[in-house]
Amino acid sequence: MERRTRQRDAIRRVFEDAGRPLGPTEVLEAGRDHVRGLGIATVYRTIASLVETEWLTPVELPGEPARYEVAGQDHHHHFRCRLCARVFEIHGCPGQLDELVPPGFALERHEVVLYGLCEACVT
Amino acid sequence: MERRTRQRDAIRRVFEDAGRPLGPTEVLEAGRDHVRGLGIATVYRTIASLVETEWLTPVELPGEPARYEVAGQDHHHHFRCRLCARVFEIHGCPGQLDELVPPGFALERHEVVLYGLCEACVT
DNA sequence: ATAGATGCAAAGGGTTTGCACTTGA
DNA sequence: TCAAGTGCAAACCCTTTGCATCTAT
Repeated sequence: MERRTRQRDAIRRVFEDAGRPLGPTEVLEAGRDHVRGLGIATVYRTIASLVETEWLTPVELPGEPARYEVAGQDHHHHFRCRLCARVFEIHGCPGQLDELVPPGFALERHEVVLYGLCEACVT
Repeated sequence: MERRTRQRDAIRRVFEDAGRPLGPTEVLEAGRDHVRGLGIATVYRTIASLVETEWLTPVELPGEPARYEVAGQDHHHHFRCRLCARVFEIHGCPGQLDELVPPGFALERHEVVLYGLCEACVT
C-alpha cells in the first residue's frame, strides 16, 4: 500500500460510504462506479492490504463469505437479522468466558454472533 | 439413504467415535481405516444425507468450511485450536446475552466461538 | 526511469455433479 | 435382477497467484 491509485481511492471510498460490512463482490460492483474496468484481483489485493494495515477489519459470520468493515472501533460483536440479513454492531460482551474453557486450554479470543429480528423486521 | 453400505456404516462410526465436530476431509481419512478406497464424493453425499435426516448437525465457524457433529446434544459452543485447527465442544454458555441486544431487537439464537490453544498444543 | 500496482487468465482449495461400474436387497 | 450407491474425474465457485503491461513518483 505504498502508492496512491484511483483503484485504491475508490475502494476506500466504497467502504466509507457503505457504513456496513461489505464482501469483495459488493466492493467490486460499487467500485466500478468510480473506476471502470476495476478487477476483482485488485479488490482482493487491496482488501488484504487494508486489513494488513488495520484500516479494515474482517467480519466473518458462520457459513457466509467474509465481509469487511472500517476498523478502529471498540471490541464488539454482531447481530444478524434473519429476515433482512443485515448485520448490526453489538456494543457489549458477555463475561466469564474463561470459565467455559476446559482445564489446560488457553483462551485467546472469541466471537459472539447473535441472530434474530432487527427492530425494523420485528414488527 | 435407503441402502446400508460399508461406506455409510463407516462414516457414521467415524462420527460416533470422534466425539468432536469433523470436516469432510477428516471423515475421509478416518473412514479409509474402515473402507479402503473410500471417495470424497461419497463422504460429501453421505454427510448431506445425514444432515437431511438430522442425524448430523452442521457446525459452521466463521471463515471456515463446515464441520459436522452427531445431532441431539444439549446446547453448547465450540473451541477452535489455533495450532492444530481441531474443534472441541464447550459445555456451558455465557448468560445475559439478551442484555446486549438493542431495544426493539428480538434475540432468537446465538453462536459463541472460542479460539486459543488446546491442551495438546498449549505445552 | 523504475519499482509498485493493475487486469487478465490460469491456478488453487473445497464442494458438487456426470457417468459408468459396483453392490445391496 | 437392477436401481441405489460408489469412485473417478471434470465442473464449479470463490480466492489467490503469475505475468506482461501500465503508472505513480
